[in-house]
Amino acid sequence: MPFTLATWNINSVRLREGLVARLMADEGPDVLCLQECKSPVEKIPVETFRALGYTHMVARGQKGYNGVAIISKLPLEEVGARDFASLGHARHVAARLPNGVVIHNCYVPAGGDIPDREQNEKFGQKLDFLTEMRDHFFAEKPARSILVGDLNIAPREDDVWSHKQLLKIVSHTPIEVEHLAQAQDAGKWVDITRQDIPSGLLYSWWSYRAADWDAADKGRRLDHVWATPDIANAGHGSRILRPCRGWEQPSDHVPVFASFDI
DNA sequence: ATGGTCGCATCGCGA
Repeated sequence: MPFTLATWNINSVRLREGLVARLMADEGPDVLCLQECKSPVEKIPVETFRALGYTHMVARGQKGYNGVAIISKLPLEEVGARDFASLGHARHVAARLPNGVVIHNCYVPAGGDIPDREQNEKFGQKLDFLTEMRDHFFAEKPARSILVGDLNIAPREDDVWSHKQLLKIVSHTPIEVEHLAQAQDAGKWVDITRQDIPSGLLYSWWSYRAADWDAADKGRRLDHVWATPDIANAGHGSRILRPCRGWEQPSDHVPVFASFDI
């Protein structure tokens, strides 16, 4: 059962219901994982998605902040949701496809502006979230699994517009990159986007604050698709849909796609 | 070095 999957930090699923519908109609991934839905689950506009063939959803929500949803043309069996770092936030949910593949949809805390847990509690929460992800995937080794989401870290030098200028900027500091690597190693997760596109600059996010995001092109690759080694070789066709950043009233993130021939 | 823009629980906070 080959399938295509996308991950997208939508920054309010209700405000951008039309953009989600456009992506569904234009690209039609079998599974769409959203982060920052900023909505209680019961207020997600599922009827719009259902009309486009997306008849299944597994989600966690809160009013105003966070929120993750797996929306699918294929049946989903809810696997559960974790509260890494015990923040009480809706930042993870997992579901199983009919072929047995488990999809983890994650929204790692952004971590505030100061990369020091003594001065900035949110930075500590980000590191703790990643540590608990590591411990969880070490204790329960994932198999036939995919992990996607806004991980809020751009790990590689070619995942940011300027490695040197971002070394002390939250999302690209060495300590965050190390914490992400440990979470990745614990589950033996393979970075599918970089398996498909091994070199060159790749961004999935551009700040709203740039006067001209396209011309300045000061992007970062914060959104990721990982898979366990037993299915990683089935992954292919990764794409990052940069044009979505230019849509009217866009999210600051764009969708990241991958396909799996399983 | 600073400030810049979004979304919403909207005049403050998180991103």
